[in-house]
Amino acid sequence: MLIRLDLESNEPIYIQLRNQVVEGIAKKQLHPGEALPSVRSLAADIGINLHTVNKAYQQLKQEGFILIHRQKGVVINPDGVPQADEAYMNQLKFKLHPLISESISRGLSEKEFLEVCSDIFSDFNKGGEKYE
Amino acid sequence: MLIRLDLESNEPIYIQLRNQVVEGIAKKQLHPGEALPSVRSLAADIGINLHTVNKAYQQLKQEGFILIHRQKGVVINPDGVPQADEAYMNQLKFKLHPLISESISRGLSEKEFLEVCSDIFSDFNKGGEKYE
Amino acid sequence: MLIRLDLESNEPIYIQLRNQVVEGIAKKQLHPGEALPSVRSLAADIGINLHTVNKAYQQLKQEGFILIHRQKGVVINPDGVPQADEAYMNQLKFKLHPLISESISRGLSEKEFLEVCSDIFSDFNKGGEKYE
Amino acid sequence: MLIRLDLESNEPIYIQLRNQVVEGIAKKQLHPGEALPSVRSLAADIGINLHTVNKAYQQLKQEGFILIHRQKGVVINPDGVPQADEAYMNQLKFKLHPLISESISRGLSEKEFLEVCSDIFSDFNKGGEKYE
DNA sequence: GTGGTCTAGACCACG
DNA sequence: GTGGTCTAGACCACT
Repeated sequence: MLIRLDLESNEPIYIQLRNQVVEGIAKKQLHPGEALPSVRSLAADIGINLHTVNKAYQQLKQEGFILIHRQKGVVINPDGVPQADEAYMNQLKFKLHPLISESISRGLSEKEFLEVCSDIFSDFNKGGEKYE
Repeated sequence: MLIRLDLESNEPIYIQLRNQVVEGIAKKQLHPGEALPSVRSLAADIGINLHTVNKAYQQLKQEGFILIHRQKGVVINPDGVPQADEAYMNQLKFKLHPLISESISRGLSEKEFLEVCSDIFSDFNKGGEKYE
Repeated sequence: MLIRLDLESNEPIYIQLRNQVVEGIAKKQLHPGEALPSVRSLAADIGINLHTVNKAYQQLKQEGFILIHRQKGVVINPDGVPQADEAYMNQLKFKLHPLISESISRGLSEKEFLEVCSDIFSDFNKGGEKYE
Repeated sequence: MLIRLDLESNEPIYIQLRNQVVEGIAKKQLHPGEALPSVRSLAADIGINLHTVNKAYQQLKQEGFILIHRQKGVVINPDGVPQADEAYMNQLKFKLHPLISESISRGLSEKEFLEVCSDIFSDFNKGGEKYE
């Protein structure tokens, strides 16, 4: 899977990396049980420090997306990703709130906003990046 | 207008403050031309550092939400808030992308996601918190 | 509060440190809302690296024992420590199991084992180290 | 005897294996003088590395639970397991201490804690798993 | 070769 | 001055 990072972004690298893995799962480029690169090799590949990769992996582990075997390395959780629960829904609303609030203040209608969301969903369903 | 801050959040206080002002505009609790408290008085009111309030105001000014006159004080932009342009739409998509990607990976359907958004829009339209 | 670490132990330093804080809470030497030393000062005090202290603090935060304010520093969770739930009880049993299994195989009776536990409880109730 | 290993646990496999043997002794599924599988066959049976089984056996030997004869193979110590001595009692207290300290901080009473222990003892006395 | 731990030192955002 | 992030390099346990 291709990993895209913006080293100049305010977004911490380990967060970007974490998001890329989640995105890979969402796009079905990464499947339950599938192995991920080792901390060291991924760090070397994308030219960042292994601790940064490790931090991303630790967070993904803590969130239930991946398992880390001490020796065998890292795999996507074979039992599938933890499904959205109430805690996640609250977190999601909390993150959406300021985005929607600013959109309204800038004159975007609900319809327009939902279309933007739908467009993004389409990107995932089409699996446009499946063959990278 | 009531300002709600969570001093224990990871979200920087100046960002929370900025978001609260934007939310006030979205809820029509703050109108174009309306005066905002001075940096000093607001800082005293909510018990935070002067610099923090200033940083929030500077960002709001830079984004075109407010005007800061050295003498006359701070007012909501009388010409109205800058409408969503292409740059904003891109930024919006950029912020929505990881939220949607995680939602998909957690098994949320597009329909469910859009409903969450609609629910949040409803909160704004009802103006439920207008009189706080 | 006095922190005792064995730098030669197999037990990782950050785990020992985490345990010492939990012990401080159990002994009521640390109270809800009370401030803990900053990462840097504690690291300097006990002569270890600040990242090691940080790792302990991060785990304590994740477990709900402490709050970490970006600027104000670290405090014991003012709302009190999260109470034992089912997950904790299972974890506790899981950790006790091998201890009890070995004790039985070494000929310790249940009564003797429970006495050992009671003795340790007494140490806490007497608050023997309250004035360190 | 059934060996249960969690290859995805943080607990090293050789420790888990060692604990399972001790548990077998505690449950009287393994008796003094009884033969254990050879390193090779056990490793093959449970599908783990030779070295790992060997490490577990070496530790059990060092602790006095088993004897390893180069030719005759591996047997549970015919003289019985070494009984709890002062060193063991200290080690036990040392391991119980953080468990009890966390339990107290989470609001568990001494009575509740001792009941958890008793429950685990019951599992052994009933020998519920003797025939697996 | 894998992840886990620890150290050392640097820069940044925040208040 | 606080924690957050990132880098670099080292040693260890496990398999």
